[in-house]
Amino acid sequence: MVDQPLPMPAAAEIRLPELVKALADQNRLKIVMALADGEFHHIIDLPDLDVQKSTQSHHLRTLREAGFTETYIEGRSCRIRLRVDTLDARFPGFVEALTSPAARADVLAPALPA
Amino acid sequence: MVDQPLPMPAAAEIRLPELVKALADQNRLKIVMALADGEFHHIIDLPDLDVQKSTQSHHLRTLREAGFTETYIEGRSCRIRLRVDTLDARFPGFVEALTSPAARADVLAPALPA
DNA sequence: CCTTTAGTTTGATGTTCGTCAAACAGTTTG
DNA sequence: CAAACTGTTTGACGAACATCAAACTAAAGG
Repeated sequence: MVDQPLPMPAAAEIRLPELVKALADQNRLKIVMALADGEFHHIIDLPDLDVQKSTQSHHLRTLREAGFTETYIEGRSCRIRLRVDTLDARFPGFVEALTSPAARADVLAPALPA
Repeated sequence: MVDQPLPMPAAAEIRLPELVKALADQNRLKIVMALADGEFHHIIDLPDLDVQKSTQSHHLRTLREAGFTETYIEGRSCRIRLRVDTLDARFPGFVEALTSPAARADVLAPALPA
């Protein structure tokens, strides 16, 4: 049987102030970029944030409660994805702009250079 | 003679993390919505934020230093506008999505209802 | 069972940040 | 010059928040 998603706001309950507050952290911004493709990801595969797992858990909860992500428990692991369609319907163009090449490059840039 | 703009980052120096951090405040989000048309506004005409003038000055500085706004001193007043073209060139679609009708409605909504 | 594994929750800590009040700076007007 | 006006800066305070460590929950494996 398929699991229930963890608690998250319905489409109509998603608020822009909460979304931008959730983005106001480098690590959460990196997570969003990593989820930009809209596909499910195992959280173990997310980029290394160099924080304790309790902190990462906190960030993932913040993103979920803001409405960015959808999380399913699968055994003792999790699947997570960006709610691309929901977010685009609620705030057209927002996620697209946020995960555009220019945006991704800017957020991930400091980590890449040699 | 025309005044110099107050210090602000050049287009290439504008960073997405700084932009979203600047948005992570209800009052600054309201200011951005009020400037959505891209035209110059006198700061005296901005929506009432119910904060002291020193606080408003702080918010305007935060927006300017993040790269959102351009400010010119004019006598003992100021003209300010969103750097729409610069921002759109740097992060295509971001400002448009941020100031879309859905976004404006969501940010301004709690203030409007009877 | 016991252990390991994956993630969450709780409590504590230090920092960031929004806010105000007061002092300050520059402009306009009397 | 003096007074009024518009906005900035500084310093202090409290709330919000990112972080960690430790305890906890639940699922797999031996």
